[in-house]
Amino acid sequence: MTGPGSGAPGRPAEEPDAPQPCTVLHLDMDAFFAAVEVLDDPQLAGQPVVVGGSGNRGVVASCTYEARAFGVHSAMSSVEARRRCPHALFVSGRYWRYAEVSAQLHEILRSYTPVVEPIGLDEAFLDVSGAVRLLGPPLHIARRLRAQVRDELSLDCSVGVARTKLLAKLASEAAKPTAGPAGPRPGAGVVMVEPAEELAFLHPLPVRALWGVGPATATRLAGVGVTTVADLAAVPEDTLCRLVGTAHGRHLARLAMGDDARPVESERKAKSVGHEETFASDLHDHSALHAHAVRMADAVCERLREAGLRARTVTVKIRFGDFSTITRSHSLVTATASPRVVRAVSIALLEGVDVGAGVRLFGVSASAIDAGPSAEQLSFVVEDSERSDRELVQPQLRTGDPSWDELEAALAAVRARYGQAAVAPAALAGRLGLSVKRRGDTQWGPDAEVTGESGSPAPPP
DNA sequence: TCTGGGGTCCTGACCCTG
DNA sequence: TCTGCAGGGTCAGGACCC
Repeated sequence: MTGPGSGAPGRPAEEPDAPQPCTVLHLDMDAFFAAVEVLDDPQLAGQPVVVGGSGNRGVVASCTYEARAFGVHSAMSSVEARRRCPHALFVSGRYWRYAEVSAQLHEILRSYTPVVEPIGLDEAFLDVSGAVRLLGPPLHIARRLRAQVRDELSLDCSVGVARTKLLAKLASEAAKPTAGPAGPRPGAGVVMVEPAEELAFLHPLPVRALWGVGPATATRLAGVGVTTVADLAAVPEDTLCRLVGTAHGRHLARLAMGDDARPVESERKAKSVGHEETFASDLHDHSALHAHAVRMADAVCERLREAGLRARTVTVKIRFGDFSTITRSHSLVTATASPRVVRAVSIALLEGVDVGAGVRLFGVSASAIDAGPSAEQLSFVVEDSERSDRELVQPQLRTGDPSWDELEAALAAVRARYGQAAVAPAALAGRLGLSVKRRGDTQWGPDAEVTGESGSPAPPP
């Protein structure tokens, strides 16, 4: 393993007889959302800052290392974070701002190589095999990249360099700062795992470090005495498959040996688009949920249209007060991006569910995504399944009226010109100030003192 | 102290068809 | 005509990721 502090030079990654060069970089911003808040408000520097939903149902999205020293971490409930660090400064997340900085970051990354695979807003894999001749060995590229991100964005990041995505990701984690009771400690910044050292680096790690091992799999593995990657590597593959399923078992067996053939993919197509929201208090009647179904369906269709996509399957997700969660879905004969159709299907699916117990979260998503020209216009065959579409949505949907398509196109044009709030469905009128949902609204749960709707600070006009 | 939002992938049950 | 089987599609749910 090679870090900046080790003094060891980067191994020439392009030796002709090397098994496979270390050309995969994983860049991970350090405490990204919290760091952006500190950047925009320097008075927060050196303070325990927590970004996330401030309400009782909120979670921590990110926090500074000063807050981590008190045991606060992302995905922790805001209530617990406040208990562990009562003097922490809570900041509502600004999704639009993080997206803005993320765009600048990705511009820097693409100036090194076109093969960049974004993972969320603050992480990315890079394949620099094509940049080595021009920019030097991968370790050198990693150091230069980190310095440029700091110079241009005034933000810190950690970079891992390795032969595979798994090892590069684990290396970037090893390069990160840490926070203990004594306070934050800087990390190495850049760590490279050389091929000869892969298993020595990988095997002592807890099995939970592997991508694909979450709480459920870790518990199952612990049941047979597997707690480290080395333990996992010693388990026969068929035993693993019986334990966690065939596909997952095979995948884990390979990862445990450092074998990860997944390439860095710069172009990944969306397979589903959805919106969901946790309410500040549970909703018990269909009429209130209908309004949310309308705004979620509209938001989903807006995003489908922006991306030039259509979807065939509509799914509603309902989480009850006791946290039990159900989904109900319906596949249409033809793909659509029509808000009127997605609304109608969402409401019809919702109607089939008894919500008397109280609904904590509601969401609408669209999948089985299709790009290209309108599938609706291409379809002329009337089948049983098409009749089932009509039976499901007929009560909500006035079909066969071409003026609806014109109306929807006009509404989209008005929103594009004057903003999302310029026009909204009548179903939302007078409903607690509801508007069409935008991505990033209530991203980390409802904020405190908000009765049910969007709490995320709005972007500038 | 109750546990967000936006995704992907996998599995199993069930139904239909050949 | 009935039965068994395989394959594909749909639906629901679980697990995982950031």
